[in-house]
Amino acid sequence: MVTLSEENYLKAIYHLGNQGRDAVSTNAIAEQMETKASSVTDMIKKLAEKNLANYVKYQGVSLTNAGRATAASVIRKHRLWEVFLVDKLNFSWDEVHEIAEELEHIKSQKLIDELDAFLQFPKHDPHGDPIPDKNGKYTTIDSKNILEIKIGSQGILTSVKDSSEVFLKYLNKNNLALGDPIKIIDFEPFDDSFTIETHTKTMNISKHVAENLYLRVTNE
Amino acid sequence: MVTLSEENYLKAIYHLGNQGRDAVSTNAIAEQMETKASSVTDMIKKLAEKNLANYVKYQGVSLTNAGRATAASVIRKHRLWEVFLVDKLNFSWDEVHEIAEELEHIKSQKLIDELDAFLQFPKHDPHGDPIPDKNGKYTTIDSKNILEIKIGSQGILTSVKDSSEVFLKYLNKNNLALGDPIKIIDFEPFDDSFTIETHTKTMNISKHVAENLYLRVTNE
DNA sequence: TTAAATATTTAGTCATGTCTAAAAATATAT
DNA sequence: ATATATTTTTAGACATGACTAAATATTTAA
Repeated sequence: MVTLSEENYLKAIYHLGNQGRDAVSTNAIAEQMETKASSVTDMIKKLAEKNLANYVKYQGVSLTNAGRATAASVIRKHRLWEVFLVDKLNFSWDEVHEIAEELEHIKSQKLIDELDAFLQFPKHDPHGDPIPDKNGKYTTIDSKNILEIKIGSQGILTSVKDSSEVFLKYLNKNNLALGDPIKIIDFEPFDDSFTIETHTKTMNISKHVAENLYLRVTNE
Repeated sequence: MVTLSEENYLKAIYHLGNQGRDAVSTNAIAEQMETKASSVTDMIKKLAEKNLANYVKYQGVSLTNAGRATAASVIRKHRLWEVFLVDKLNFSWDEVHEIAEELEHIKSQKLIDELDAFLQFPKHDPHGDPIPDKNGKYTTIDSKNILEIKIGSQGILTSVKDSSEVFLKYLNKNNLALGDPIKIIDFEPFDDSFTIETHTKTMNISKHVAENLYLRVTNE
């Protein structure tokens, strides 16, 4: 039996280290989970004890196949619930993360299978992130961070890295949504900012914003 | 902040004592929650401390207005989720109780309001139990337990007291569902059993079954 | 109206998951 | 290469919610 807290740690390790395959440091987990390193060490030991994680003292932690499967299942649930909230219950994309953090821990295979069917087997959540299938597999869209894209290129906004309310509200305010076309006009080395052209205007975005936007490039 | 465990105790007290208005004994709560009396005493003190319950040592416990409101809210959520599972996700009425026990603790006012609207403001859950409105109010159907109904009367099955899987499967097996007409044919004093007529057959039911069936009498 | 039975509470313990402070290991810089 | 800084672990503590066993109230029965 995997506890709620264990599920959250598995998720963090999964996200931090290439789906849990790479070793992740204690501090990185502590920061991600907003907890203390000592608490992380305690929990890592429990996960290793249950064969959900590989742990060598002072060497970081990675996930076993079982741990990876559990993490993928929790992420699958999280993203399906997000789709439900937006598509069926009129939530906007900036309101769903917190609630999905709770819903993702509900335990029932049938529930999640039926929900998946009810939503017509969505492939992506409202933030553009892929929804793992029952086996934890998912197809990634070939998309790139704005930092990696050549000036002058165009693309479609396919996903955002940060799903926090504050960031999504910033995008709302600037009329930016998934699926929108974006053109990279210029880069300013002084402050690492970009000028981009959206369907409504030309605007300047900070590096911090740029690294959270992923585009499928349509026109290099 | 009300914890998950506190919510479960509030629900138990609500159900046991006339919506929490009457004092309920420590042992009664312990039995309902399948826990020990000493654990109940501990929790009751916490509830009283938070002004959710009125507690006098050795005299049992009742709910304050705040406690009653919290309990009604949890019950509202439980029953709405049950409707969702049956109406939208193809669950049968005997499968939903356990999952709703988890879903009822998800905290979001907007979630439950939107769910209510999405389900078109249902008044009863799949077991015929009334769904409290946002203020905790609900209208009770004028229905009676089979034990209270005169021999020869007829009625419509409006709700069941026990929502356990084993009981509901028994009803399924005997082709009994909410809304079905039932006629009370006979009572057998030797074992307190009843003979009833359903839309498919004449059958004998034990006292234990009879006391879990509620009818709206149509024909005395 | 006492004695016995039952119900309830208290005291002390345990598991989970967290924390702080201190110790130990590893990494970095001179 | 060794001193310093950083990271990680350990040790000991705490809150929550549960338990057992013993003590105390209350109820019931003789």
